[in-house]
Amino acid sequence: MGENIFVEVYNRLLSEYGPQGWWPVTPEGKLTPEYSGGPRDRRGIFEVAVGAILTQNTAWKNVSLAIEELNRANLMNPKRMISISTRRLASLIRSAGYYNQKAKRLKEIARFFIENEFNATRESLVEINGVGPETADSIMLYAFNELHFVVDAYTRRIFSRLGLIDSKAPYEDIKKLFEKNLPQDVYLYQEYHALIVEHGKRFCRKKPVCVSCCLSDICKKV
DNA sequence: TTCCAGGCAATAC
DNA sequence: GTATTGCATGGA
Repeated sequence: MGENIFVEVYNRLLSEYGPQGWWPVTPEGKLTPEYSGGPRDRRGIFEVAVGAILTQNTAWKNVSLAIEELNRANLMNPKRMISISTRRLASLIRSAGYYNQKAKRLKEIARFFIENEFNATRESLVEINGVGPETADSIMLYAFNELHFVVDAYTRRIFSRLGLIDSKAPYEDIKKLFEKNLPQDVYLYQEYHALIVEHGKRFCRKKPVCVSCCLSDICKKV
């Protein structure tokens, strides 16, 4: 255990939950997103971006239902998506909540992919209305397999309770702290964020379940 | 019934 | 520059 604490937490979560296989995308011929990694074709890239928009402050279960509707309507494609009315798009993604906002945001990112022929940088993504730092990092990490650590509400909660960060620190500060303390490994970044989400859901909830938490012995519980 | 979930932009201090 | 507020569904 000459490792630093960020690597130590990763190893514990990985042995607790196993590989997560993020980001879930819909396999060819199916309608529902599934967890299994691998290279992304254009459809996969677009679906990661769509999911990243839809899951903003929203449970994945509800997002998955919305993605099913989009698949059923054969709309998991930027050109077809911009061709329908924002009202119809909103009604299809209703289950994901904030559907009026998100329908506009989906069209914005669809237009982006068309104009840029599926090329993206983190900087170009955050210029899109509706794409903030977390959504951009999720797309870069899980759609393009580039080295960007994703910081979300669970990351802030878990690591501030561990006593390793200030939960109110700026996004970029927290992101850089992780990137400075972890191996430069895309697979590790992908699994680590997914494991953080899993741990946040199961144990480090708003009301934490500290009994039987695999990090309990190194947690300051603040 | 109330609370919460894989944020973001607009607005107010 | 930092804090607050609106956006909305479905499940626990």
